[in-house]
Amino acid sequence: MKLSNGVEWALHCCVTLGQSQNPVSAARLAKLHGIPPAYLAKHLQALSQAGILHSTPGPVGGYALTRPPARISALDVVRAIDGPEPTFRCTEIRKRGPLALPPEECMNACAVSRAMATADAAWRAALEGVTIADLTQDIDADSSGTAMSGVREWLAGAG
Amino acid sequence: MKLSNGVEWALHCCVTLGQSQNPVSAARLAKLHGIPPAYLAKHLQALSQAGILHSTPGPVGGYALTRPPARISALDVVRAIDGPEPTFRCTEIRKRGPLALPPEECMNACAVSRAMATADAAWRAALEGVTIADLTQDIDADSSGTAMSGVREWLAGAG
DNA sequence: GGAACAATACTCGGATAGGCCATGTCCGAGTTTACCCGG
DNA sequence: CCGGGTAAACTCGGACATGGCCTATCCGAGTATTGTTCC
Repeated sequence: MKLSNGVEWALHCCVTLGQSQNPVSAARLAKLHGIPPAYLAKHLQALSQAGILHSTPGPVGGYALTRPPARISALDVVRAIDGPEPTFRCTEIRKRGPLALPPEECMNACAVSRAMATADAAWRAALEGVTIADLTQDIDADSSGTAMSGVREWLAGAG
Repeated sequence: MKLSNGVEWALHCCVTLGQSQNPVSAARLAKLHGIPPAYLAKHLQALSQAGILHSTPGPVGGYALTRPPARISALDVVRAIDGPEPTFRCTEIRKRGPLALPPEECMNACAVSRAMATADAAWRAALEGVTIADLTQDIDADSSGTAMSGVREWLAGAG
């Protein structure tokens, strides 16, 4: 099980976009983070379709957050990039083989599926408790308050 | 992010093996669950290498649990099948781009990586809290106590 | 009858193809900007 | 000098190749059984 690394890019991009009042193009975001522009565009597209970002075309267009960073959770970003499907997909082993259960006894999920779903819920709850604003604050704290000001300065400049 | 469905098979097989005092071959486990025998063998091999199962060759050989079901957690099975790597792999975006941080400021993990690691820890903790014995009991409860006795009967028979 | 030996059948183990999704890239549709021309 | 029109440049959006991992499978190495043969 490996999480798409696009999630990491998307989270960093959301943190960056929270520092800008104007839209920022995919090309500039890619240059700032040192990642492939075309591929990042694909993920930003997904964030736009999920309603997290708002895209504006044109020369001064780009992407901007639709909500304040405090109202965007890491789970929102993960679901937008990686898809809403749960990590575990039950294939209903109960209904196969010589001891297959009849469908009327399979109304509720099997115990294995329930255990995996519980773990998945715990994972999602942890992600839901972290917002883009939290990440921004933590990153700033790690750099003694210089990281975000540097980002704002870079965004204001020509790049 | 999708979890290998081999995890589901491995969990069910561990529950089944907990009901048998004698080794059970991969072919019989596959037939009981209605899954491809050769592919299941690959996963059972992984469980054997992880120290969860003990394999005995020969005509009456097969796989058996190395520990009581109460001492085998779902996390052990997941790690054996899916690998020990965490779901999120930080690519150190901080060190890339025009605002790259110097390595001496990257001693601790970045905030994004920490948040994902926390969620991963929650997921693993939930899996670690569930044992094969718990799953066995839950499955039996779902079927009003008939599932495990049926499995034991089938294993005792010719199959 | 008992024991040793050889043949056998069954088991696991690793090495080997195929399919699907994530990765990486590209070009076209749409829009804002800037410039140029006319009044 | 000012307004309208046009051309251009820049943006996003979806469609198009490529690689790696999961899926699926096979055959060879090793061992307990079993039958046979000899003492």
